[in-house]
Amino acid sequence: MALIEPRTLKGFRDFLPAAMIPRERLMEVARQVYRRYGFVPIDTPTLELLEVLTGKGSEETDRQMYHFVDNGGRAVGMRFDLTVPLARFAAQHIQELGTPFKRYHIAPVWRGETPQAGRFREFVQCDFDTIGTTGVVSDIETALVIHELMHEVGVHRFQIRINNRQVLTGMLEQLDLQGSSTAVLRALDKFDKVGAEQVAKELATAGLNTEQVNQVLALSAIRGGTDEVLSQLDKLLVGSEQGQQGIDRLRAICGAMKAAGVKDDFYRIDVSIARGLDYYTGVVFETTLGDLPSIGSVCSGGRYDNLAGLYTKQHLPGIGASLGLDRLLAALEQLGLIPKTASAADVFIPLFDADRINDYFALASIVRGAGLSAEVYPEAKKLGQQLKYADQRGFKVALIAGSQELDAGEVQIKNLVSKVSSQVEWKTQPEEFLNSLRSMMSLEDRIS
RNA sequence: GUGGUAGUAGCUCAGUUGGUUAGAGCGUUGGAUUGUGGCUCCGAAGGUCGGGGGUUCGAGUCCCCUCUAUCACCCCA
Repeated sequence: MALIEPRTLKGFRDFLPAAMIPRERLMEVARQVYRRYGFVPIDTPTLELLEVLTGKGSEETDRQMYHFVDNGGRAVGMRFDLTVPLARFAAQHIQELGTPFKRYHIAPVWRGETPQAGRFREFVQCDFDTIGTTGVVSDIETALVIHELMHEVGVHRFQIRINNRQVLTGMLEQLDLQGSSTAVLRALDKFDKVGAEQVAKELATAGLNTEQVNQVLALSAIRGGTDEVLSQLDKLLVGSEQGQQGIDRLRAICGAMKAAGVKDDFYRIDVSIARGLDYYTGVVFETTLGDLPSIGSVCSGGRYDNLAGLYTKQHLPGIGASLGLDRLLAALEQLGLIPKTASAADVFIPLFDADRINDYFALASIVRGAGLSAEVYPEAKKLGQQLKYADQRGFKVALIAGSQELDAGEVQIKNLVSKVSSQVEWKTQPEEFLNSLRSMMSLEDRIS
């Protein structure tokens, strides 16, 4: 019989332990940060009725969505992000939940786009959102959570780029350009990449007159520290109510971040950030890595005025952002920041003497009872081979005991990195044994 | 979806103007070594040369298609 070639779909991946361990660690970090700020977990189905998912992001998102007809003839879609399912969820349950409602949601999403470095067809997002309030406090909190997330994850060179859609719409209104907003925003977004000249050309083809083009270019040319950018925006948007509101909010956010002790290097106002997703109406965020900007944004989001408007008459404004777990992981890997741990356990117990299995399990359960993790090797192979296995998996210590030690109620605790070992009693003195084990584990993990 | 580049062992790669049984290092595995691992030495396994078709006496090598990866456009985590 012909064998089926084992392979995964384009853009879909397997995760080996060495990849999965840091992945789980990242999810745990995100969870802790979210909870620290009072966000609570939810989950929603992978599949939704297609009508719930389509037309909520943009045409592009609809095009990239996986969808099919199920066996009951229903048009079904796989979620494209976690925000649209949240909108449906909120419309359905907000009465029991009450507002403001702060939730986090860590789950995979699917997009049928061309895979590239840091871009996959199946990837995990770690979303957090606050809905039911328009207060600036939530905007500030969102920025602070992003800042804290990045540090906790172990990235200390990054920049949160902040903008406000209101500033952009204010400008569009002033120039009487509401009609060509997408073209203008897209051109603006490209400013850094293609330069002023190219942007001007593009704007001209989009039907803008010279005056309008110059105004847009003036906006995108704004650079500098937050105070500087804000005062330049002030001048540019005199007389625009929308624009002034947007500026005030940016000012409040930056002021609060400063007060919260966030250093300037970690955030900046960037008027070129527009964000493609159509539902954003206020503040928007993008976070890029200082050491790998090319991989794109690893954490972005923004404020939306009426998230659930398609599902309920209740007005539900909100703000949130999403940490791109898989993209961040791909970046960390490229930067060599992923430690190579292939073991989940701390303590290795070689099966030295096959006749003493019960002793090994007794030993292991003492270790586990103390909250440490222990693995008993499944076969009575040669000790050297067992230790090699332990070494390759990154175990910190081994508990070695043959019949002689076991008869005496003793065990040898060996630090596998430093090779230091000591013989202690474990049967009669479990507490002392555990103390020695802990001190042996905390020895410096360095090879001299 | 459109275009550029690439694909040889699990990994990193070599392979002459097309020429006979396709190689190396690392890794895996067995041994040297019946109670102590990272070194050393010896042995072994592992390849439809991404897949399909074509040109040729002969294709890993040239041509076409396709799949996958990667880059750019687009969009985005």
